[in-house]
Amino acid sequence: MAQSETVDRILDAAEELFAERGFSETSLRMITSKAKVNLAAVNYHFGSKNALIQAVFARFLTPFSSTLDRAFDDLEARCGDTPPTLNQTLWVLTESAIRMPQRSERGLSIFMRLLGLAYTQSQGHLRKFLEQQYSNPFGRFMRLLKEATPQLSAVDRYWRIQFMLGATAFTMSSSDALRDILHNKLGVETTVQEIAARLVPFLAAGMQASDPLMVVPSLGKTASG
Amino acid sequence: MAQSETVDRILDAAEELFAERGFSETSLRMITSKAKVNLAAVNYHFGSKNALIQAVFARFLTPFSSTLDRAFDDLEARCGDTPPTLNQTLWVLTESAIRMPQRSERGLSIFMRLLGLAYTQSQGHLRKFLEQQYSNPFGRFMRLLKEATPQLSAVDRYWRIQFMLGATAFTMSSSDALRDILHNKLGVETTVQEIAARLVPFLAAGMQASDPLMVVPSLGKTASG
DNA sequence: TGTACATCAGTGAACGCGCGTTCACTGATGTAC
DNA sequence: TGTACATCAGTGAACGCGCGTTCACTGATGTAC
Repeated sequence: MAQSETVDRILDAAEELFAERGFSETSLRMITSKAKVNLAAVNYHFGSKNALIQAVFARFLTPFSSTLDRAFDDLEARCGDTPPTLNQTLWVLTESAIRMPQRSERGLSIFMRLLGLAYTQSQGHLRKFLEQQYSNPFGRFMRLLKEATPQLSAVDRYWRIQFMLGATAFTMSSSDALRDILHNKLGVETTVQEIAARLVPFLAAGMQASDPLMVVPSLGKTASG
Repeated sequence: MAQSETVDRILDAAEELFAERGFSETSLRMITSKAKVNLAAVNYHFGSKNALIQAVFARFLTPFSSTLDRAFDDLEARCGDTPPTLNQTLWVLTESAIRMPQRSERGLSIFMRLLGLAYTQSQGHLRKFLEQQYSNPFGRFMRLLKEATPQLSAVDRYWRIQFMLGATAFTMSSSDALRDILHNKLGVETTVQEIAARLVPFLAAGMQASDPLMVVPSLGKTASG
């Protein structure tokens, strides 16, 4: 029997619509009419809407996590005994994302936007699924970040990593809108690649800022370390 | 006639539920049963669910924008002819948020979370409403940022401001969850004030990073400026 | 080679449910004369 | 002071709608003997 084309059509339509509108704002009827398949086909092939959401993520995250794993292997091999620097680590991650073969021109935007939504929209099942499936490459990235910032305390590092994730997920999840605004304002065209290239130095500088805590004299609350 | 207590009860319940679950995931029935008022009271007092969402934002943003405006007045008066520095500007914003009188202990978290959601969830009507109502203090903040970073090109500044907003909105919108995780991991307690005090130096460093663009040798794409 | 059965992708129509909103109504309070 | 009316906050029940899911069914293809 020929591999079902319906499955791919559903995944393609769902991916685009989820990226555009979010998960709960996208109905199965929108997806199936965009994909030109029968409404019941989603439940037939995937079982439920939640399972479809997970399948959309799995389709791009599984190859990405392999690519990333190999890229980290390369990096550590190149570095020998000294741990990779923060810039190297961030850049390998960014480059792996940029270099992933994309189904369409907008593929990278969609990928980023979906990751941002996964982080942002409270889909409990999705969070659990991603933690189970992709804890390995994520944990490895965290380990590399730790080795690259030995000067930071665990608490400082924790918060700064959250700030990095926030800036990244947020910017990337609205990258289309932000590019449009910039185009209207200053007449400048921007690629997702360029946004990434601007983001990395921003993150690296923030991560390595010398003052982890701002002094709050008027509140008498914290001390600069 | 006594000022309706029902209105406040609805706003209180809606504020908490929106912050917990997002806008479209919170139904009027959840809100009215938490507030212990009749279902129809929301449409009676506010007209629609969207108008209720806007009223929740107006209740805390209107006093906040006055406070912020006065704080910027003070800052500019203190600085005389030289423009305020980046650190001063960021800190005045942060301090204004922290010092706002709160309806509850969790008030500041809720406030932050709602702002994050406003930015993140695609509620067209809300974006329009906020742009109309609060363009003034927002524009003033942007002007101060511009004067504090004369070394940046308009494009560089644009992207870095997005990165800042992203890190802030994102972290603050998940601040409760992130504090819980840190507590479980390292046994450390954290206040929202402390998160803000950590965020400001991170943002200031990123904003002032010397390299606006990362070199991408393998892609031959961009040049460092 | 022919026949009976199994498997599979896909379909059309309906299911029950929760949603935001509406409507006719009540009862208390204020106002005009 | 008494009466008729207007205004207002709030209510209970229902409305129509879109949602995810289910179910009985079709028709094509593969398999066993």
